[in-house]
Amino acid sequence: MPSTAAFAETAALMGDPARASMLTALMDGRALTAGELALAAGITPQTASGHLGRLATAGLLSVERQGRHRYYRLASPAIARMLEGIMAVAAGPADPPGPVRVGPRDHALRQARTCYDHLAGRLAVAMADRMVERGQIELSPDGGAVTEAGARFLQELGIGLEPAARRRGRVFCRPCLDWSERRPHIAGAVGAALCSGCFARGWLRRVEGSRAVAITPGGRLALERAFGLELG
Amino acid sequence: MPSTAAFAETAALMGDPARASMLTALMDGRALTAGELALAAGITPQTASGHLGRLATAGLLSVERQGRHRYYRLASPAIARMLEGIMAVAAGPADPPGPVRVGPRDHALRQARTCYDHLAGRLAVAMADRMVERGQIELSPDGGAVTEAGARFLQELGIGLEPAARRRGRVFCRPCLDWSERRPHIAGAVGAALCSGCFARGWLRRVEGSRAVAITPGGRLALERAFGLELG
DNA sequence: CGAATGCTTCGGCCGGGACCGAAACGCCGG
DNA sequence: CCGGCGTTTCGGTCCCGGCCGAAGCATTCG
Repeated sequence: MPSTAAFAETAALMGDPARASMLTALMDGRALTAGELALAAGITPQTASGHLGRLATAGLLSVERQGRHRYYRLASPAIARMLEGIMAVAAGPADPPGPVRVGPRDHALRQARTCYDHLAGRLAVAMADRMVERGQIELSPDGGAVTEAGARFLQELGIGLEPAARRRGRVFCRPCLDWSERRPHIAGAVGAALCSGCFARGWLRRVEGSRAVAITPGGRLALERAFGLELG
Repeated sequence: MPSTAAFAETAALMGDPARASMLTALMDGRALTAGELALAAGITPQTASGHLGRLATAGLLSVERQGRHRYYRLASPAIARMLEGIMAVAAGPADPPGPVRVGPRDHALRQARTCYDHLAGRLAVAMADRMVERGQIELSPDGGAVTEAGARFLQELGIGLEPAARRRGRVFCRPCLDWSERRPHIAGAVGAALCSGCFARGWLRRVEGSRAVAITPGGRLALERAFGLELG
């Protein structure tokens, strides 16, 4: 067995509120400095340093020195998937017992954000829905795949899927449960390609100091046109 | 957000060694009594009772009273997927720094066992490999699916996939990283159907007091024939 | 009906670890 | 070369939570 000890150690590492805050703050896939993470967790820098050191030696985070800053990021997609899995459970099966109090910042987050290497929020769920409706992708709780029509669609958009994914058989994608919408959006290689494509075309840009992403004016037109959406 | 507090609480719940032992003991999908779980965790019944109560109220476990016993099981497939995710990380990317000491019991576990609702171990990985070779399923890190040939194969075996899975488009399956083989085996609805099918036909049976499953003499012949395996 | 079994509740002990203040270390700017 | 800033290390305090012994309920059996 992976010695239940290792399991417990990993889980305990995520079980501290301060460390949990840092990890979820990193779930958008960016690299943040130790100071930013301390702020996000609401603790002093020296305490944060200790936590970050432990997370890094455990292999959950990777460090990158740049000048006098130290940038931390999730060490691998496997880490992100693990965090996703916990969030799906922690959100609870019947979370919405009424419209939760949401501030304006929360509103932006629910509209569109990144989830490690792909998109999430209302926008991402709507994109997934439309692609399913149009027969461009198929989604099920167990997995999903791009259809021929979907492959053409992505090619027209200029969103290339790396040949490694296309080599053997069909291009699979992974459903990822959106915590704000409680419905699946597109993750995996396809989700990552869609996300980076939207940024590369200037359709989306990151909001300073937040995990949210904003839809640019041009991006709004392009997304509405490409995906047949009506973005409020 | 699912308030990082909920995230931390869930993770902390799994982060205690005793609770981690109980959860991994339940990963084979069976329901165990409080006493059995106490034994598995190496703690006294009264301590275990406290832990189990907390896990149940948190929604990770479900309880079922039966006479003077109390049977605990994982509350949902989502819980199992979450645990899988942590195990994949906790096992580490470079776990095999040499052939680990394995006892005879460990050997049986590595040969064949259940992983919540599907099969794992050398047997399950070999089955997945052969089905991929034969073009019966396609697998990638992001997902997988049953091909037409695979659907025929399963039908010939008499392993029916519930119509719900077949209704819309293709039947997807989910790859699950095997902790002993470090390679994927088949999970999801397809994996669950394969597993229950093997038990129903008497090809496999559970080993008393262990998560391992044994291949029956008849099952060995049937599996070798159906999947083209050579079971040592 | 009383004894044995499985499980839970209560009370008290004790250790691990999270936290911060103070101070040292590297890096950049003037 | 020296002062500011981001980060880490050290030391000490304090509290949360896991653990068990003893006792209390429920259920089954003799």
